Amino acid sequence: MEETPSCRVETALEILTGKWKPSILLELITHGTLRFSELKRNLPNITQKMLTAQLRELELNDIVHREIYQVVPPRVEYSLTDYGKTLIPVLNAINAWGEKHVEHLAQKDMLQDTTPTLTSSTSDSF
Amino acid sequence: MEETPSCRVETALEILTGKWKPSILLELITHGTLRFSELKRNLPNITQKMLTAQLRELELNDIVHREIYQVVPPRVEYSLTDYGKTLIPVLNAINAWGEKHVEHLAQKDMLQDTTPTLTSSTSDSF
DNA sequence: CTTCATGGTATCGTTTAGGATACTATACCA
DNA sequence: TGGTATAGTATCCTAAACGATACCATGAAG
Repeated sequence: MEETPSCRVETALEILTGKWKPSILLELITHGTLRFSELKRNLPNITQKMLTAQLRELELNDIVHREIYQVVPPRVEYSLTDYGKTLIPVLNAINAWGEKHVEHLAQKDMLQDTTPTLTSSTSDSF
Repeated sequence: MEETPSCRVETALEILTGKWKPSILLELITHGTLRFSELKRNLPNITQKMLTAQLRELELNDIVHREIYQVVPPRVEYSLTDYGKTLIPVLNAINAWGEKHVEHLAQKDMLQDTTPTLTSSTSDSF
């Protein structure tokens, strides 16, 4: 028996969370289409197992499209679906807040300890 | 040694994720100020340990304010900080996408299986 | 006949998140 | 003297996420 969620924030966060999903999405947003091996190369610390698993989850949620070419050695390409692209503005909003948050914490810390801080400039993309 | 994150999406998601954080934030957004015991009452399945832990994390990130009254029995009130309130539009964006996602998956499923679906109406709040 | 590249799966171990339960301090009230 | 309420801690345990490593199928190139 599942609980009725009080809102859909959890629903959306389920899709975004996972140690590698934001990075994978960022790759696909900035590069458009990538082979499995290209994704793996660009995400140096991910294991094959995790990459496969996270891509499968994103595929299940209709966020990414998986295109298989019947050749040897295999060629499999991943890209955002049109629906997946509706996530981009949401990710931008999250990213923008994240940038502000880094600044905010830096300012707060400056008031009470000696850790040197850098000011980062906000931008609209990530 | 930590990795340099490719963007600030992870930074922001760290604050929002955790099994109870969205619910806690929703409570504080809709009720303003709540005592520990009121939060616990409104979140029927949370354990005291988890409620304390999540509130502490939110407090560390300057999202919630903890006000202690030196009385017996103790009275501790939680509320969003002004800075914490800057999360509200972000949460609204996430929630709105989540609502669309529920609809989207329902439509996708209708095309291929027999599970009955409900149409949910989108709204601006959560 | 062997080697290579690709895109995986299978199995196992570790690490982290979360949960159950018991315990605490304090002062008031009966 | 003992019970009550509040806001916690402390301890232990389970389950889920994540990681390391080994294995697999295919067909072309050498």
